[in-house]
Amino acid sequence: VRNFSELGFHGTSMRKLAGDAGLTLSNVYNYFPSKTGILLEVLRRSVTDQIAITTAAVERAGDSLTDRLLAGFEAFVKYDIENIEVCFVANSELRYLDEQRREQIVAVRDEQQKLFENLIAEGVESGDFRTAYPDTATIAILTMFAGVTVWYRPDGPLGPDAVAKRYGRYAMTILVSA
Amino acid sequence: VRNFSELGFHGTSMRKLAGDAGLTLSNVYNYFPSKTGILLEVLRRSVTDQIAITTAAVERAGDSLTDRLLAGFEAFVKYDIENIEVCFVANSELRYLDEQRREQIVAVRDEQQKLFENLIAEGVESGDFRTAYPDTATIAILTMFAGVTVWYRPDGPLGPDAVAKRYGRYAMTILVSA
Amino acid sequence: VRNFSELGFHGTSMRKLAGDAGLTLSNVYNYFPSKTGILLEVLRRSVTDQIAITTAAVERAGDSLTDRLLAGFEAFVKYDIENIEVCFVANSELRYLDEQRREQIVAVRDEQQKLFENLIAEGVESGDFRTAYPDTATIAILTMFAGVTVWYRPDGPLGPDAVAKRYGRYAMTILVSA
Amino acid sequence: VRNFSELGFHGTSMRKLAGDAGLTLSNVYNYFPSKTGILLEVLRRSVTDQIAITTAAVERAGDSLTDRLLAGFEAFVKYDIENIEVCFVANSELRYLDEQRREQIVAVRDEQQKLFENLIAEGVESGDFRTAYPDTATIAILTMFAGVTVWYRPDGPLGPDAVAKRYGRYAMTILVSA
DNA sequence: CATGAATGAGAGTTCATTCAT
DNA sequence: GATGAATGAACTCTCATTCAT
Repeated sequence: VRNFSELGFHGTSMRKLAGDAGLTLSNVYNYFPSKTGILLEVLRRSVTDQIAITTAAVERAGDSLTDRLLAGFEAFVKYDIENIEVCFVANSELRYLDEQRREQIVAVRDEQQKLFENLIAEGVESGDFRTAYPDTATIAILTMFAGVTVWYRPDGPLGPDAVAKRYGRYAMTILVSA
Repeated sequence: VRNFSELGFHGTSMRKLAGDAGLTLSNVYNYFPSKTGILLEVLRRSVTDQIAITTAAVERAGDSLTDRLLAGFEAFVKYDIENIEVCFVANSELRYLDEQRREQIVAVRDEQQKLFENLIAEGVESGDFRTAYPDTATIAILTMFAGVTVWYRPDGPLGPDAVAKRYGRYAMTILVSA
Repeated sequence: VRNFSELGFHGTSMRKLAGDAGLTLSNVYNYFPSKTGILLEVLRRSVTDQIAITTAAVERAGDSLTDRLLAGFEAFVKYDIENIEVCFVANSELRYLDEQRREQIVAVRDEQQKLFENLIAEGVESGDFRTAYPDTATIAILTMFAGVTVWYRPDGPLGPDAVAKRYGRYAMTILVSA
Repeated sequence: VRNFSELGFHGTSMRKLAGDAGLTLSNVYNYFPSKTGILLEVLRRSVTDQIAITTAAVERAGDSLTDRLLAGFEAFVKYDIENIEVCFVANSELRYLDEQRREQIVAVRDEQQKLFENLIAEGVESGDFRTAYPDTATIAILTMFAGVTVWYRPDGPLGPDAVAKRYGRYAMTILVSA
């Protein structure tokens, strides 16, 4: 993960990756079928974990729509930060999977997005939210969230929770009044 | 640019790049010193163009702080969309420049960010904006903007102006009330 | 070695070198880190072998200073002839090693030269030798020896021992009376 | 010449060579037909100059055979030193000329060698020299002379004349008594 | 006499992957 | 589960040379 994150998928060599993991080059192939296979595995885990955690947070939250959505937002952002390397890779290297494998991941992502879209749609219908263009707002919010993996530094002044809270607020503000 | 955008810097070969440009491989080296040199040139142009356009938009706008900032936001997003490939590359491949060259680009980027930061700081002081954490808000907004290069498709329903307008509104909302 | 000797270091391609060795090009890199690395290995072996053999010859010789030095000279020249290709390369291609690696070799060479210098200095002091300028004589002798790798042909009329004997005599003559 | 001397023929690129000479790459081809052509020209000049100078020195010297040979030796060595770069190239890069061109140079060299061989033969016949193997002695002497281009440094303690004198003495000693 | 653009071949090196053991 | 040897394709880049102007 670290290699993919720092060097990119194509910039990472199996030799270096193996060496960093304390394995022989050839031995890696006893665990993964190919370089792409490693990337797939990395992405699959992160993406399924994130959706599980986000969904759980939503369900754990109270009945209020706002509370549920906010809980989802915060959990999502928090996951991005606490797994920053893997999430950065998930965002930036997904496109290097071949189509077949990519779609496996995209399907899960779409599900994740659907979770938020549904809650937002509900809120729009109920009048809780006043966004003029829910679709644009959703995607703007989600890419804003993803952006956290680009700038966040663990040794910075803010912890995962603080950032998650602020980001959740930004997202809600957009939904409520833009 | 297209090659870098679709295949990534490391996934792009000089041979393919040359072929797509209608040049011989070796002839490319009469115009660029290296593969990295090409990337540098691409990023330099896009980054200086964008800052020029954004600055011009701010200056062209009225006296009101809100108008100026909004004009800057919209110009920024519009540039991202109208030069989506180059801006996508600028966001995703910057890290593959060696440190020396990367800093050339980062310096310009920082300047760009400073432009917005200053206006926002002004607004916070004047009371126009009520963001609790201007720094976090700024970076959230800018990465949200950058995210447009990831999802926007030219053959989609929205034109550059429409998206820019919505995104500008999202950003202002955050600044005003979050 | 043959390639370096006939074509020179820069005139030798890894492809040809690999082919002549019955190896795949890429497989060569499983045994040597680089082209320069091969040259280094070649030079290192020859230079350490030669110093070992020369030193051994000196030690095996009788007590007389003249005998010891002569034995060293003859062993040195004989090694040059019996390993003519490798010694020719050692003389002519050493300069194509990068400074760091070159100094590894030069250090051994200097040691070799020191062996002779010390014996000569002893002889000068004892009055056995009457060279006016021992330093110049030493270097003249050593480069004369090295020159053998340029003209000697294995299919010529003289064997290694014959040449070594003559060369040893030339060297001693210089030391004794010039 | 400097390029060939420092980098070797194959290590020298026409681009660098042209640049160092203050010429455009393509313009070099208005003066020389090819890279090899440059080397040929360099070698031709040095080799004919040296033979001319050596021959002149021999003729200028007195009637005594010893004087004539010594004068030739000294002139030869002096030329090597005063044109050290070109002579070093002549010694080390000759073999990179194609056979046809190489023979042009070798022919002149042989002539040069013949000059010395004849004088030595004369001396052997007259009893002035007592070398047992004139041929070996000649070649040993000539390669000893050539060796000067390897170790001599212009900023060292000895001038061309001093070295030439010593080397002449070494050579005569060999001829007289070895 | 001088130039810049162009080219095909080839340089050294690294790649992901395979395979017998 | 682990290894070292091996491979063919591909990599970026440089080469000497040519050519029209």
